[in-house]
Amino acid sequence: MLGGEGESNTYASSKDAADERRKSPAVDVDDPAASNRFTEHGMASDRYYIPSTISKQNPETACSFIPYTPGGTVYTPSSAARYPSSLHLGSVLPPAGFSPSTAGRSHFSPAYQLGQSAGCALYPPYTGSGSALGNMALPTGGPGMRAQVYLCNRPLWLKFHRHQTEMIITKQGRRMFPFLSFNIAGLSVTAHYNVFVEVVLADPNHWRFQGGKWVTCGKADNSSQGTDPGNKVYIHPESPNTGAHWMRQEISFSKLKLTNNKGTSHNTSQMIVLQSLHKYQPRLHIVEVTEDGVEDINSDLKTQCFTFPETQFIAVTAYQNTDITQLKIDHNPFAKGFRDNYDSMYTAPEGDRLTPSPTDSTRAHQIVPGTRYTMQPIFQDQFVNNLPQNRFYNSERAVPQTNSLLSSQTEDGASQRWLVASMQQGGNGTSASNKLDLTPYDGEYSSSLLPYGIKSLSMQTSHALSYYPDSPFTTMSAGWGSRAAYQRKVTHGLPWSPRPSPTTAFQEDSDKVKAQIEEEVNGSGALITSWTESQAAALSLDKADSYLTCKRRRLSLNGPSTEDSQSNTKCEDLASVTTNNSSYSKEALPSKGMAAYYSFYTNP
DNA sequence: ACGCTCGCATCAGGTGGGAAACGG
DNA sequence: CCGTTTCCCACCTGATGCGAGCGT
Repeated sequence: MLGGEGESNTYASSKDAADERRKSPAVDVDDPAASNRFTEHGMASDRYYIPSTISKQNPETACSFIPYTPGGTVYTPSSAARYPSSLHLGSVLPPAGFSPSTAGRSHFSPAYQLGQSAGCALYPPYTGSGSALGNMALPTGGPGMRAQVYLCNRPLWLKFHRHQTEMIITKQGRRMFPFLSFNIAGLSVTAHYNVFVEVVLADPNHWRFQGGKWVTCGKADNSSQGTDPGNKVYIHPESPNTGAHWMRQEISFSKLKLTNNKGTSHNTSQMIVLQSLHKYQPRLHIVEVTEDGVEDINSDLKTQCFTFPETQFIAVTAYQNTDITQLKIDHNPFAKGFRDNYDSMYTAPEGDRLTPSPTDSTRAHQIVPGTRYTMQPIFQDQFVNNLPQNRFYNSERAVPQTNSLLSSQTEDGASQRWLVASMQQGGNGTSASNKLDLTPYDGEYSSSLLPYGIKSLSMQTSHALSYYPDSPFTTMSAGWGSRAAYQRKVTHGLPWSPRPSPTTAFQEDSDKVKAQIEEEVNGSGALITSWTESQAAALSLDKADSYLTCKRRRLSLNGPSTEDSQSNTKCEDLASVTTNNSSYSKEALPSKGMAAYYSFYTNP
């Protein structure tokens, strides 16, 4: 069944006093009562998220709520009761069975699987003025907690999203690419939190790649609507941990694996079970817990959920869209073996490259990773990158119409929502930002006149570092896992002034964390810094520093060693992490991606 | 002598492609 | 029959272990 209402009765029962405290996912505990929270208050608005907390919130936070439009959120079956606006954010947690070992055993009800959107704050990717903070999702957190989440590798996600992201699922599990990587701010530095990702159905349809585009093909299987036992949650292995810890650096979910093997009994903590040819939406959950990892459900405001529509994807067992395949090959280091002319592109002197860019002269300042900005491959890959805008904007091949969102999603409105989101916020955003949002590639590849492109660069920088967190090159953005190990080797000095990336406004650097700590220690309580202020700061810095960002990259190339610049601070400046690893530097060659793309499109 | 750094080799694991197998 | 899934392959990345070299 589609669950919603059917399950609501179960959830409607009042909370059991004995269940006031329940384990967080990370520590696990079966607590059926927890599910009660999901449908305590009937229906919610269809088109707007109006969390109950909004009335208690600072108006500025409340303003972050914008009209909800279809497509960017998880699917809520018509028959399913939408979770009430009054539903506390904490209700997004699965009702039970939440330990890493059992989380997969999905105790989620169908209602939870499909109808949880209302309890989850969905923010369009282009909030505010559509600047660097555009990919920051503001939570509906209460007075004591107002987390801000930033999708670090959003530019990359946007690239995939433009073509309708596909994720391979295998029996043994396949990593996501791009993977989810977040920066978090606004948490209490001393409080403990569990951070986990949940993947839910994005719509009720079964999808098929036909005629070069994704089309719906019947309804999603019932089993995928919540009755299957598959795990839908991946708990960050560092959970639980302090807010300071989570805010210190990027939170990477690079080891999250997707599988279609419901019966898998091993590695359930790393696996999320999905169904092929269904569309899914990852969501980030932040749950305040005790030091033991126990969540205090007395507070409705201690759980927050964040959804980034651009991370939506269709699970497949084999890639359908060649554009997606090429993007994966071009950006995923593990797929380098499939890149065309790899050797010639990466090892040959620029002048000797077999596939020189026809627009090298101009591209040098249109594409940051261009010839003048030899940068680490990892940055390049993750970042705005090497992909020539020509691929999408040359006269021969515009945005692929056969399979892009533009063509495939207009039918259901999904793409419309995605594309017009910024326009809906016209009040906050500038026309420029709207334009950029509507044409991500323009922004990413256009000249320095376009702040978004530069911003993306900075953002990507941070992301790039987090791509393979275990790598020494990931430095401060090192994801979970080897983060601690690597920290031994890095210094904490920042080579430059605060970066123009969202992180600047994100209060994410250590200094600010320290300040926040002091603030809290002093008893001032919640972090006062206004997000809007931060946003404004970021905006002001964006353009001003856009050129500097490129300049820094250049300097990093031949300048003094920047290894010292490596820092634990998340979203470290990309340029500061110049690698001396030849295997990477070869990728920094400007037309690598371009060559690959030209090859791809001109030599079918 | 001890500790540290660096370079190299090895191995585990991740990647997409392609063919074969499967199933409706 | 056709679409989907599974398996194997070659290629690549990244972690790890080991030994050599160097400085204290």
